[in-house]
Amino acid sequence: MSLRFGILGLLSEWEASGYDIKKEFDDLMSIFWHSHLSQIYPELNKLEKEKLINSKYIAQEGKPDKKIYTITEKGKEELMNWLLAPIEAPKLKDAFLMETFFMDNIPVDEVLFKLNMYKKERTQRLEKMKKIMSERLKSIKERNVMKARILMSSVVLKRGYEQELQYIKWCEETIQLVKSCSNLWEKKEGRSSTILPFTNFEVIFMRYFADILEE
Amino acid sequence: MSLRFGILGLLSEWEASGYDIKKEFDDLMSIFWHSHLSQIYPELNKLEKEKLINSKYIAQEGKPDKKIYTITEKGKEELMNWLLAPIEAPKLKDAFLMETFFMDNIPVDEVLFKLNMYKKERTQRLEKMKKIMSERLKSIKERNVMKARILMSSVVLKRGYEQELQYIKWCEETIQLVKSCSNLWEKKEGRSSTILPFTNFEVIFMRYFADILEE
DNA sequence: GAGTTCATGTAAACAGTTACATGATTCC
DNA sequence: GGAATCATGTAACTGTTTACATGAACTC
Repeated sequence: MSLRFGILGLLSEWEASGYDIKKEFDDLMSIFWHSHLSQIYPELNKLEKEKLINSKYIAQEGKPDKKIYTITEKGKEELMNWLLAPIEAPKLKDAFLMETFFMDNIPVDEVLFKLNMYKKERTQRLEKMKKIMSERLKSIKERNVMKARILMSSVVLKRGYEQELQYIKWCEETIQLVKSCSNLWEKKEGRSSTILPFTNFEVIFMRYFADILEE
Repeated sequence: MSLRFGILGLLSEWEASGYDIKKEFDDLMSIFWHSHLSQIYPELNKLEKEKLINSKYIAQEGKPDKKIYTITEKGKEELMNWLLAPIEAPKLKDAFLMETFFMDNIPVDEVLFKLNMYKKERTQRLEKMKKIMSERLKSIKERNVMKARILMSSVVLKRGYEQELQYIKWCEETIQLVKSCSNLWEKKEGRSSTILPFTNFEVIFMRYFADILEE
């Protein structure tokens, strides 16, 4: 149900076309959501039928016509009700963590390769966010204004930034741990996995989990 | 597509019923995935039709019969191919961050209330993970064994733990920032939001973003 | 007697992705 | 000439959630 509120939220600040909305989703909002044009356009039509938004056609030079949407009072109410409703339990989905969970099934070299690739992927996301953040800060300073909307979008950006930074750090630490435990992947005839006394790993393992264990 | 691999991954280690699988999803795997029984049962039937898993009925005393599934060689191959395939771009969805992004639309008291509620929610998740982690560590020590599977599930658990910890810290820091900027929510007749010179916020804002800005 | 756990499912609705369709303009 | 950007959509498929259905046993 969040897509409709993502659209209503955007239109509560600016008027925009479906194409503009998609760009916002791909840019700043990519920290917490993503969507396809083929989902956005039907949703906009649905919202208009429900009288939560209005549309008008704008002719452009050298570009196709645009269908610009604006939020209605009913739409603003709908958005407010959503924002004032009790919080929902977070529903996490992270396909890479699921993969990682089962990586005892592939050779340790492949595990290390995958962790490295994922670290790169997350580093790219971090770089993108750095760029967005510095651009925004520059614009805030230049225009010398502060609004609640700017504040809230900035705190979300910070959360996204932190998340990438910490995921990268986790990749690095996990790569080190897997490297130092790589003999667990050795296959001895018939046995699908090596079982070794824990004592061999105690120091390394306990160091990796030090922050969880202290208390 | 990840549900099928979550199931295959679990069955690569133990045999289990749909009900058992659901419990695993709600327990350790809740860090990265969640699913309903009404999705798991049809998926199991699909996997059996594709000969990736086999089933047998087990009679139990005082409890209903169980349909126990085991993975086939073809199933193991399918799992391996997934694990060896190139990584996919992470597709993040975080409804709470989306809400936060648009919270300039509700009174600042409500913003603080929501951030506090969410902090509580995440704290509960953290406590649950602490419990799981300490139980697992106890069991590892007692049985005195280490396997690649135990290692990989532990690193995923650590990631989940870190994520909760950092989300809670973000909630706390954001609550403080919003409190010190609460006058941005003041409504003056007609105006939907207050616009103030940035200079008033420079110190607070820059302190909050210090870690991003240093470089 | 009511609620929870165990156990397996179906049906309908909703959400999300991929493929297809069209067509102009701008950039290399 | 080909690729990318601008612009709006439909159709088919896949994935996910909610509601419905059944029934035994155990706990408070």
